Amino acid sequence: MSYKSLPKSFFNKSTLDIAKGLLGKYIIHQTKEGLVAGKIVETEAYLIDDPASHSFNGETNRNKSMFMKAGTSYVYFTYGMYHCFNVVTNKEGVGEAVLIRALEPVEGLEVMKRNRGKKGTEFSDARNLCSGPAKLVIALGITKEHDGLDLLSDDSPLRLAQREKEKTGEKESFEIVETTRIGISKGASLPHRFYIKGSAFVSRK
DNA sequence: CTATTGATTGAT
DNA sequence: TCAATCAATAGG
Repeated sequence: MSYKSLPKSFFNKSTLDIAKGLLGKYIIHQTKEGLVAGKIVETEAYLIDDPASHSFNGETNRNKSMFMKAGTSYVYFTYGMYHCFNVVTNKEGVGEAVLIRALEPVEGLEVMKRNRGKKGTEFSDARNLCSGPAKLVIALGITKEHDGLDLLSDDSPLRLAQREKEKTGEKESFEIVETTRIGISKGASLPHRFYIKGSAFVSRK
């Protein structure tokens, strides 16, 4: 299967549109264990004037990569034990990003299962492998070291891509569900969560 | 300095 | 329903 890094021009639109546009795209991680990849099936947008966004109260050491150029990764530590992965959007200096909430595993399933598996038990259901923001980070082997990376560079071990066939006109079509975000108290009514309708791999319907 | 709150998950 | 477990923040 062939993948092509997303072009810079992909980010030449609003964060909300990028959150929708990322559905159906791929996250590829070249690890020592081999290639691991998944199709994005669920996202959430966090805007600069959004009280639920980490960037709402300005730049800190934790969220500084959110203020970098579009296409940069923002990996943050939360709840004392988990990491979540975001794709930074908007201009440098403007803290907006899209949280990747769920993936459909497509390559390196064995590596993912090993990363996620509790010792002894085997992962029988691929649907639960990447069905949550912290789950997919663990499955793909993403760590704090991947914060602030350029996800558009072919040289990066972690990148955003699309299938080669999309370039030749062939398109996968799906409907997008727009709804409210999960796990927040402020800004809870904003319809900034998006997922592929009918996908069995989203975190929650 | 202490107390509280999370863009979560898995176990009870 | 709740514990695990820590960075950021609000309050003394």
